[in-house]
Amino acid sequence: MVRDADDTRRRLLEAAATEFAERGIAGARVDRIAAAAMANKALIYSYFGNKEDLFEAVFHALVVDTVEDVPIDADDLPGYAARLFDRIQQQPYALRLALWHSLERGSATMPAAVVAANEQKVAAVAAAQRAGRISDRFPPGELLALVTGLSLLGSPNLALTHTAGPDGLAVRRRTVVESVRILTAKDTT
Amino acid sequence: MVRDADDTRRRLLEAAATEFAERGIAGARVDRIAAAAMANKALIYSYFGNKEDLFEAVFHALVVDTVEDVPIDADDLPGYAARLFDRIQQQPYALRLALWHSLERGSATMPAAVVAANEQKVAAVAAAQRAGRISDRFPPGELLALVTGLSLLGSPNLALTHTAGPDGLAVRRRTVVESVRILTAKDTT
DNA sequence: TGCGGCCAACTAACTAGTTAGTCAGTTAGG
DNA sequence: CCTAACTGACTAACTAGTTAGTTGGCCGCA
Repeated sequence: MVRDADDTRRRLLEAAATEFAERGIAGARVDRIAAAAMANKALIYSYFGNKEDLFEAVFHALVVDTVEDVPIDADDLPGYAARLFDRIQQQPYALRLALWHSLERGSATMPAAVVAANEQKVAAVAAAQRAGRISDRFPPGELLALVTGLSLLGSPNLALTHTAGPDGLAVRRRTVVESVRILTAKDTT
Repeated sequence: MVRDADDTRRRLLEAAATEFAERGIAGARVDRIAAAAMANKALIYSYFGNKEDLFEAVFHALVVDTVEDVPIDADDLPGYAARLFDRIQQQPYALRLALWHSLERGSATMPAAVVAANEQKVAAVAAAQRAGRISDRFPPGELLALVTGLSLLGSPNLALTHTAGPDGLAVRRRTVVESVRILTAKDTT
């Protein structure tokens, strides 16, 4: 058996991501994570501190990466919404972790990186509005919240009216992108 | 000590609603529910079966009531969105329970009453579209999903960009209602 | 009015299994 | 041979669910 602390850490994080995404903090089992990572449970405590710290590490790795990896293009918000929509489909764990986080930890403790990424996006939207390239009907933070919120509508993890039928997802995607287009388009009523 | 089984059931349901809304199924503690209801734990099992059944009872009582108590007015979807928005602010437990439900139980098992209420709302939207009173730019189910989804944007329980400042909530409410107005208005581009 | 007994409502204490976290010791590799 | 990586076995606390037994109120009856 080769010994590689970095690889063990990585396996633990990966196993923890699956476990936490599926069951949340309270529902996750440390023993299950260790078993899935083919590592000893004590290593979790040695590398990450405790269960909650492990969750934070996983949350940071997945959610912060997602937020930072989908850059905004304030001149093409429908395209941004589409990319976010697709990312959520491809990596559903990030949204689930974010939901668990907000339910189990309260909404007060967002990582600084997420806050910073958001502020940068608000600034980008504000700049595009000032330049007259997109609608200034809404304040920039509100417009961003609309786009972000609409992009979540494809996720099966929100208790909303869920998409139906074989091409329900494609329909939903079109709905979201078109909505963003309408809401961000200049003029009209 | 007066004995009133109906009242005991009611107290247990109320305590369970608080506990489940705050901590979810896995995080909820049966002993805590019994203590908060000032009842014996065994009564929970006698009246509701087990912890999961108790959650279902609570979920049904709160979520189904919410869905049924906010009737749709397909001719005034901005008003409907406003009422839903306000309801979620006033009774945040219903949304939290719905989120816990979708995370912990999977999205497959929605109560028949919720599905029925939703179908009725889709039908109402479709009728208003056929009558030409609202935009038919989106399929009726999609339009309803948009309105519902946007109405959730005031909740602090969604990991989204949260409202900021003292009057952030009022701003958000205006954003949501105005968005729905734009998306449901006839013609334009 | 008073009484006895019946039963639903309720309770304290328990069980069996689980769980996060610890620790003394072992092992591989440089 | 030294140290970081790792392990198995442990514990103390917790947890859902059960059970045998108790109690209060109500109803028929005198």
